[in-house]
Amino acid sequence: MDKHHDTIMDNQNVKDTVRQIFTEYLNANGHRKTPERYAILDTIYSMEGHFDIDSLYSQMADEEKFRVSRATLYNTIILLIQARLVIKHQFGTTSQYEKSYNRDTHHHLICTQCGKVTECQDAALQDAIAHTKLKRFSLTHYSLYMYGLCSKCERANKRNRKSGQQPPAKSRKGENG
Amino acid sequence: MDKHHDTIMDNQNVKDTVRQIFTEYLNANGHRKTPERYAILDTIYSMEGHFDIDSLYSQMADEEKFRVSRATLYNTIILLIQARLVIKHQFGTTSQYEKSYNRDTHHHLICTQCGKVTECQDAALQDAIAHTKLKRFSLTHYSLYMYGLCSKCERANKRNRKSGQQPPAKSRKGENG
DNA sequence: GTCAGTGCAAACTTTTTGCAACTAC
DNA sequence: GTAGTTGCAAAAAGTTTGCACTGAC
Repeated sequence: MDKHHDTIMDNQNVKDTVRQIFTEYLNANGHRKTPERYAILDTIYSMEGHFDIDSLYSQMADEEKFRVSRATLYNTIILLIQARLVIKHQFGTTSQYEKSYNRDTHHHLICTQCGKVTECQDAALQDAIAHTKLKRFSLTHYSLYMYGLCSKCERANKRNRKSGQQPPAKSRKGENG
Repeated sequence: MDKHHDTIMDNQNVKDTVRQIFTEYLNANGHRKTPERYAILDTIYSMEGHFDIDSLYSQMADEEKFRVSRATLYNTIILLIQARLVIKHQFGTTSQYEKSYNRDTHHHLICTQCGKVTECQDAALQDAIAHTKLKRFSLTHYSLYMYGLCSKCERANKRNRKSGQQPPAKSRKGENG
């Protein structure tokens, strides 16, 4: 295993491994190993950051990979979540997903004004969360969403306040604020 | 201000205060002070825990309070969020809300099997999050969702594993995981 | 009196479901 | 061969929008 940047395994290695994990999961649960399922897994592990069903759909429709229906995407994503290969988020109205195998734990900074989502790492924080003692609950994973203003929006607001204008309109997505 | 249980102000005091905060917010932003808006605020601050638009709608339709349309609920909730009197969550597909004024900070334990949401307090954890240094971001609030199995589901699973059965079907809502 | 706010219903978006055709096993 | 999967299209669920009416200012 060679190490470059913050990636522990290289990309192909990860893809092979998750394929194997998925196969084991499918076997263990009596599901069929269809080409659609592997194509979806592969596409997801080729994508960076967050994605929603629609972008996954177009990604698969556009590329050399074969096309699958939205229904199949929804079905397969559920399996992948259960196999712990994908994490689901709900930043706004649309469900967002991201690959979870071999990824560093990270938190999400969500700008309540423009909706931009940034990832953030903090070892101390991760430790604090992982070591929190929970009564009557066995933790498998968690999501920390931190809301506020990104530097860009904050600067824009300061400018506008000086000139007495209203802040810009809010974006539709990710406005949990 | 008298203090009992974990409530700092008594209920009527809180309601009066948030009413005042809302009034100031409406004035400051050139919005009208309609009876609907105050009725919604009042109902929300009479409810415990989380609620969605639908339960708020029936709550207002059923009770002595006057009825408001769903459209108005959606509109008003946005104002209340901006006034920092309500927090929005997205556990599952439906948006969940909760009053935020004078409430202790708390985290959410979400059972990935039955969808049950429990609140949880942990001062050390709150501190760790609040004191995390964020680059280029000014934090206003955060949500920590912890996924796993509630003790009930975990016990049920153990029983079923012994007898070789499948775990029960998952609930529709709150299945991020 | 005016225009922001309301109620209603229609539109829209995202996700789920029913069913016929297909295919992994 | 058969039951799990897929694709499609229709339905459902949640939220937003257009418009005529109302009422806060």
